[in-house]
Amino acid sequence: MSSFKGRYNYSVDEKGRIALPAKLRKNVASSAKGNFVITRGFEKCLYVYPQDEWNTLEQNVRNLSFLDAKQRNFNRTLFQWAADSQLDSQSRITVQQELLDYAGIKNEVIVLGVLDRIEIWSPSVYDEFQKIQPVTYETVAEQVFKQQ
Amino acid sequence: MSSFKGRYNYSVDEKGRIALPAKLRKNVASSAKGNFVITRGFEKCLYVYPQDEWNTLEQNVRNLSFLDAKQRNFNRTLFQWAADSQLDSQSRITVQQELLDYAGIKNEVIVLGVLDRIEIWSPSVYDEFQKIQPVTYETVAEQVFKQQ
DNA sequence: ATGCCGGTGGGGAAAAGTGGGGAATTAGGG
DNA sequence: CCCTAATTCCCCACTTTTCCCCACCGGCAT
Repeated sequence: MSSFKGRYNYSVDEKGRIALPAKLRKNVASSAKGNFVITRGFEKCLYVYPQDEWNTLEQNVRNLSFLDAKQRNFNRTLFQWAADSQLDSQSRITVQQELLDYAGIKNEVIVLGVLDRIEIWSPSVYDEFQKIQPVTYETVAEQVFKQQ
Repeated sequence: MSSFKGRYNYSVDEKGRIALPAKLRKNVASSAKGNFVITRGFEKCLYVYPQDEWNTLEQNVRNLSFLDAKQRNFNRTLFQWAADSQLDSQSRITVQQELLDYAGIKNEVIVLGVLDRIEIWSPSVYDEFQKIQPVTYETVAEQVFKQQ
């Protein structure tokens, strides 16, 4: 199981390529072999999952009933934004324009390691997002560190 | 086992041919080798299955209860309109006019990868369909990406 | 200083997507 | 039964996109 952490500033070139930080790459399971799945995040950002982590998520929806219209659309909605991606020889992923637009990404990004996934943010979008967060780090930290 | 994903805009030529996106083709089991089954979807769209996934589906259907009216109707829709289809040398499938009409398809289509099947939609029909769907990406993401 | 690693940029070959001509096959009518 | 019309399918051609590979730059460690 992956354990990504850290915050990194990276650039996006004209071909939509973004390098994955070396420190994050070292935490990718060898079984993933440079294969990632990139998709829309819950927030206005992108999620990048190593193949093995994505498979775990996928397993949870494989058994949804094909007979139920709502569940069919659940899968449709989930998978339409996801894209397979392979690292090139320079350890970059290519992100299609559609996804970049969704996250409001232009030339620069913030790359975050968040446990089992990697998040990619537009710097300005990320700043805005942090400002309007009702839950501050303090309140979360309170909860996490209280329990022992 | 297939894991189709992504959303693609493609064109339909005058002969009713639609190319299968390369990224989807890469997920087709080699055992299917260009053999597909295309049929009416339960929504106003078309379902395309690689041969191996279709076989799995048939197997599952055999085990469904005959007593359930919903399932009997399910079988009817799925099987009476199903047609075998092979990719041509340019990786296209030819779709008969009857099926194109059913889905309201003219010159352009949206191709969706949905785990074990591929869906083909008329762009305008798909827009309309999504407008009235209660399932948004947020609700889906909430369920799938929450950490346990 | 120098070699290596990590990040950035770009040119060119290969693949993918699109369109259409024409042969082969099938169907129908005389 | 044959001829013709329509449809299918095989192949060729053109354009766009992708991706593979090479090159450079800067910092860190040897």
